[in-house]
Amino acid sequence: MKHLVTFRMIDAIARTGSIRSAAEQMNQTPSAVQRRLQNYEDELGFEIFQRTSKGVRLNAAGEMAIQHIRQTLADTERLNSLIADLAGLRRGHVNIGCSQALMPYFLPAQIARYQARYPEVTFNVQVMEHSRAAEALEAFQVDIALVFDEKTVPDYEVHLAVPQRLAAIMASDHPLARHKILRLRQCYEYPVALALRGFSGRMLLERALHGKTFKKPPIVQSDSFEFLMAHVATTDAITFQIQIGAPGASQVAAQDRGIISREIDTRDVTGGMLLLGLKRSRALPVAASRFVEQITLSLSDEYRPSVD
Amino acid sequence: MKHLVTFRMIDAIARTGSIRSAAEQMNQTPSAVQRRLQNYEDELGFEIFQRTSKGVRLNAAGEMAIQHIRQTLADTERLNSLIADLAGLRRGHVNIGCSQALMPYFLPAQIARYQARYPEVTFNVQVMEHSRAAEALEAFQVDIALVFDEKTVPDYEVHLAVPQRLAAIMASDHPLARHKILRLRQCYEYPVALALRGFSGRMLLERALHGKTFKKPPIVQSDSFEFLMAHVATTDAITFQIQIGAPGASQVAAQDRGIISREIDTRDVTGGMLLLGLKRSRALPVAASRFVEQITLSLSDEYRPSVD
DNA sequence: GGCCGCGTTGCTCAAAACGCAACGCGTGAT
DNA sequence: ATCACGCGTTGCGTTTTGAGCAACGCGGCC
Repeated sequence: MKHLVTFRMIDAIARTGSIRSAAEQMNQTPSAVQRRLQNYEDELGFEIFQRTSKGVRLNAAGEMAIQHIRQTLADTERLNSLIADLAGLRRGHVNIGCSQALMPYFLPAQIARYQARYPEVTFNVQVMEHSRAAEALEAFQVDIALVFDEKTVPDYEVHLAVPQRLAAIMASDHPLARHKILRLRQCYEYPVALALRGFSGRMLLERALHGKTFKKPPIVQSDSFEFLMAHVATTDAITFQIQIGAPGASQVAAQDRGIISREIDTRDVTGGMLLLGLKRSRALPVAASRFVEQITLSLSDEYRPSVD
Repeated sequence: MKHLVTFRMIDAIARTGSIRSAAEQMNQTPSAVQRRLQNYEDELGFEIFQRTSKGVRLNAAGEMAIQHIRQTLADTERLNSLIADLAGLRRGHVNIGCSQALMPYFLPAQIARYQARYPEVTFNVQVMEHSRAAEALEAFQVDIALVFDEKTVPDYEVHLAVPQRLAAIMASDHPLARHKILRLRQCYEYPVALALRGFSGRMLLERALHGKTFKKPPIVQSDSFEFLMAHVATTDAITFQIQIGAPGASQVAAQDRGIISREIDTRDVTGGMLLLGLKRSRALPVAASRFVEQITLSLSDEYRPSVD
């Protein structure tokens, strides 16, 4: 469709905040982009962007327009997916915004399983925290959000919420490894390595530690779980992670070089909720819709029984 | 928007069932229309229409595509109305599909009232019965449906349902005119003039007459209420009409040349429901939305108290 | 079998979109 | 204070896209 390139350009302008950068992104000259924008504004009868010295910014009318534009783009994609599906071939693309905890095990496993059936479907997975995911849903940047709940009411549709326990992660030969379930106090007899504030596991932990006397500062902090895992593998330190992101969580229990995970007693940590969020009253493309079905089933089967 | 003319063309093709007639309707040559259609089909990767010897017909993919196309057209109109509203001036257009009973008094009064405030808003009012109205809602041909319920479940969103009594209409000097409320049996002591089957008042009446011994065939039948009114004005015959369509129903009680209406006792006629229907999960343009608000208020204030 | 109306296609020309280069104008660093 | 940089914008020549016209092929229908 011809007008869709105009829409894509305007979307790019809104995202990047300037005409020139949008032009670059679309492999076009600034003048072409500027012309299309101007034409659209003329047809609409209103300026969509406020021109500033360092770029452009959406004005009030623009906020409404960009909503319509993104809606139209998403609807178009959905139509394509519907028709492709009708023709028997399942192709398409799924954009996912999710918490970091799903990256090492859960999502790779789910996507691998899905692509085994439908190799033509491509994925884009981006880690983002709660509020960013809500924005991304609203702006049609992602189709699906997989995040952990905070104590704010989400302004998207919660399609599924599964409880999640906290797990301690330590070296395989760690003294505590012989227990199946650990108390928090036991873990704190060893050095603790923590993710930065803002990570869901850390948040859950801090909620649990509130008022506890054995609370102590972490021996290392990092925004890289990669690093934390490597650290606990070679020391007697312990780190924490949401159940679904801990080694051995998914059926893919591979590549765990020297670390294991043990669940924390629910008396210590009241579990958080893993939320599957969708944009309200948005019709998803076929591929995304089916992927939601798959992980809904997986989460129900696999994790709900483990709640005690 | 440029691509919208393609969409409007395809919509016209789907409605008229042929490329040539769509071209005529859009004041273009068949080849131009055919080209646009072909381009769209190429971009989509699928043929939308099945070519027959006497025109074209939507195929399976086409049904999905036309849905998206009409949705997009409606959304575009809505964006325009939103932006116009933001700029302070309320303009726009409202398409209404409704029962005949609303034509003489209710709708003219409501529209006049609305246009007194917003003269820039134009209206298109079309009489249609229940199932046709449902189709029109679905195909974005009308924004609002105002119809009387039948015993089928409507597949649109019922935004409002107000009970409606039946009224007898007769000459001002008719012997029965001195009563305030009439029994059905009283009316049937005089000749009755009826609308054709399919009109809501007639349906309501037939439901009430079921099994009644005094039932008798109408002395005249017509599809024109204009004619029926004139007939009862000059004879002692009686005709029936839904309350809201009877003279004196709305605040505009004018131009009633020699006829009056009297309500039928609710023991005889269980009232029908006047339904205000909208397309499910469709966002209306501003003008239509505000008009819905107005008549919702009017119907609630004016008619709901009259239920006994 | 001829006729009519349908969708479709080559061709020509007008209109729209594009790329290039240049301009005016703020901001921020020098 | 000045200069340079990056921004949106515009004039112009070129290229691509779209429209109209006429004609063709094809299927029903009298």
